[in-house]
Amino acid sequence: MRTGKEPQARYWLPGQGDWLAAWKYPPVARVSEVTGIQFSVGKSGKIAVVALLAPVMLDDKRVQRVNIGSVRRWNEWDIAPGDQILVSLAGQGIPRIDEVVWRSTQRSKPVPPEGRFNSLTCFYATAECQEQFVARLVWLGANEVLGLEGIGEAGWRELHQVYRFEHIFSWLGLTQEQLQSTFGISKGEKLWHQFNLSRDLPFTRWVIAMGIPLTQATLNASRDGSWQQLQERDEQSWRQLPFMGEQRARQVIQWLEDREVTALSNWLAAQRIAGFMP
DNA sequence: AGCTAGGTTGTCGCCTAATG
DNA sequence: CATTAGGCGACAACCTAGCT
Repeated sequence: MRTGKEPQARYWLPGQGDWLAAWKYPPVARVSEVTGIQFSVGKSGKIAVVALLAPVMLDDKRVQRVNIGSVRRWNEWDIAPGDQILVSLAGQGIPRIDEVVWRSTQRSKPVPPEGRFNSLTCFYATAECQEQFVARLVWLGANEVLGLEGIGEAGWRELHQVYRFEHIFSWLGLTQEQLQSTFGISKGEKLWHQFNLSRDLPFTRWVIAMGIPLTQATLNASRDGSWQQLQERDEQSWRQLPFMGEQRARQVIQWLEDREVTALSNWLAAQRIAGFMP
């Protein structure tokens, strides 16, 4: 619920913008029409729902989309294109839905993607996996993971489209020439350099890049420096680490046994990445 | 109850591409 | 060749779900 400091009446102004502009203070919340609903699949397979809005100014910020959350939450809100919703800025300017002001009469909601994705899917590229696969690439390139500077979502999409990656580490096999022909001489060379630097990163970074379901603290505490060490742990051994409960332990073990995951591990071994070679 | 990870948003600055 | 426009990546802040 809203922390309603302002009188409700302020939201229900006829004529909208003009009247509000005359108000002594800039409006903290405004009504906008939902123009569409967008679904996205993240690296863990979670589906996020976003409402696309007719642009409105909120405290000098131009707002044209707002996060709804999970599919469950979206169902609770019951929002469809054509509806009018009240939006405000949370804290330093993240848009937030306050309430549905008005629901369209003829409503048709788009169908969300099936919830068949999870943290064990889409290490390998398939047509259905496109979204999660790209999300994995974007994430593994981030600073805290492999620190691949200069490439983001658009870049990964481009590379994947041109060279048809088999799995999330296929980019390691690209040549300098290939990168330069896609991104230009200068940027291509920089990227090639970044890719090569990543090869020398410590084992931990690469395990994180693979998406191992452990918290940072747990991984640090384990002090495991090789794939073999990870595999030698049994459930009891995992449970002894901080932040490890029954579920988490099960998850890691399942992850370590996963066919695609072990295939990736072997592939990294062939690439002579630290900690993966037997 | 508390914490972490993962997900989202708009803005800013850099680099590339295009135009005169 | 210089200048402008646009796209992309990086960033900080916030929210929720899930697990301990």
